[in-house]
Amino acid sequence: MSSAGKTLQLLSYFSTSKPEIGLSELCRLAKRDKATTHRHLQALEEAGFVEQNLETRQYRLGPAVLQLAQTREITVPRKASAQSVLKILADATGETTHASVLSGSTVFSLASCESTKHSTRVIIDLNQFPLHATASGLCALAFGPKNLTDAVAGNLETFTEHTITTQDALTRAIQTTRETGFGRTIRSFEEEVSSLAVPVFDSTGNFAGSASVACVATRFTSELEEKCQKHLIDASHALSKGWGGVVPDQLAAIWAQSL
Amino acid sequence: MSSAGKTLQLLSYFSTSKPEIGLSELCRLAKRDKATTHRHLQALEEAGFVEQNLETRQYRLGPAVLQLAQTREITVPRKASAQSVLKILADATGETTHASVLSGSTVFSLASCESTKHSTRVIIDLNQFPLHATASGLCALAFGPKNLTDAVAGNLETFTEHTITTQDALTRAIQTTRETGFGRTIRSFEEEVSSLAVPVFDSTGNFAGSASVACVATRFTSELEEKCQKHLIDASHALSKGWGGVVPDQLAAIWAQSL
DNA sequence: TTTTATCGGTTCATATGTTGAACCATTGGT
DNA sequence: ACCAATGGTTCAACATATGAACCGATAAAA
Repeated sequence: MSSAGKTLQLLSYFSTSKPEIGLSELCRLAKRDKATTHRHLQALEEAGFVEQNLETRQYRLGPAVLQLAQTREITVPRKASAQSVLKILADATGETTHASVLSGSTVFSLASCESTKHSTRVIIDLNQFPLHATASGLCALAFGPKNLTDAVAGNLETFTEHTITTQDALTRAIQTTRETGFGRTIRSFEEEVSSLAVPVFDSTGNFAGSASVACVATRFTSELEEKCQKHLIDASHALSKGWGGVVPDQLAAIWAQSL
Repeated sequence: MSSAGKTLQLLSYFSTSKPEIGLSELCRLAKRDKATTHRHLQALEEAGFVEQNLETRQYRLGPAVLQLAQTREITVPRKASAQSVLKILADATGETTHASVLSGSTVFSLASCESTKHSTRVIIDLNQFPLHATASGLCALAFGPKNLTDAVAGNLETFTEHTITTQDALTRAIQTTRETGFGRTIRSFEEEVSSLAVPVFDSTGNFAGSASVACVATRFTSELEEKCQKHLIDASHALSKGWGGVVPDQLAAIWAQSL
């Protein structure tokens, strides 16, 4: 990986649950040298991507990211239109909902919305979604560009005992996703979470991302699953419309049959 | 500059007015080699900071910046970033400084900082700022959303004998604020206080709040006013940056002229 | 008080990763 | 058919990133 790539990677360690990170800790997280990491952080700081809490000397994300996000959202407005759809989906299902976008061969988190119906909820605090272990990832593999399968090949990290770990099982899961129109994972990424996802399409007519419902696994009955499916179909249509695309007729027909 | 720094710099060429840039054009903008720039772009793409429009082959900002912005927004509240700026402003002017944010049609107090220079100080103990009677309020009216004027109409409470009480006088004050770039109130909210305020802008490019200096009225000479103006301009830039925005060029030009 | 173990940050010889002129392949206009 | 753009790639030369060892400070433990 290039020096620039390593530098950028440091940013991915910042999250809502870990907003400030010290030099030593970041070295451990990134498994890198202290001197190197420090230089990388300085480059990031100079560009405004991180800033230092002068009291604790810890680093946190800087203001530059806000400007870039603004430009991105104006250029490719997806988050804003996703938000309202996720809200509706969360209200209808009573579970946490989520939208992700595919960029290159990575599925990035875009936005999520928690339902207030239950006191136990799924909290999504994740930047990138493993293709083989999440419902959104399966949608990407099933409906996205073909070269995505290369990106997962021989890289099937095990998260739980239900995670897909063989190329063969993955191929079958992708096939099922294509046949049903739903990405479906049962406790495959986190032990307590079962998810259902649908693909979203943009103005090029291609797969652009996914909408998903992440259910507390013990609540995921067949009744709930059916309810999620019904509303996910609506969400896919709504999001695709918001992103300038439409759901392919073929897929719409598959969904229509399943209900 | 480090390789990582150069890579990060590329991101700064993307803007609302230039959301998509091709390789050659970016080379010209950054005055860099084509091979190098291409490698840098690949590093950025891998990390999701840019993505390629597959039709035009041009590059645009990627989804990763949205997540970082979200994390930053959640974890770095505006108050924290305002505090240090207010401290600097208070030290430079020797008077009490204050930051406020606009939410809906109300100007809320965000944070304040007292200077230790004088033993008589202005103590700001206020949750909401009357739009027509405070310097921060005038900034909101002058630079904020247009519907704010409705919120004050027919609601011009009198605080002192200098308070603006007629719609006509208010319109003139707002006009003056727009023309000078400074909200200015002399003993209009409290008998002993004169204030000067500047607008602050956020990542949406809109008015987000104000920074102000509240001076003990008897100390508010033209020399002090000039000093306050000078440092308020810096504060506006600093706060806007911390909140992910920038001061509009037009306003910056007005300030530049007045000095 | 000394010892130990953190922390953030810096130095410098080593060698690794970066650089850019020259190259190719496509596209679109004349 | 030609020219001038575009995006993208190659490889020798060399600039720049690297990391073990270091420093000073702080804080808890002996």
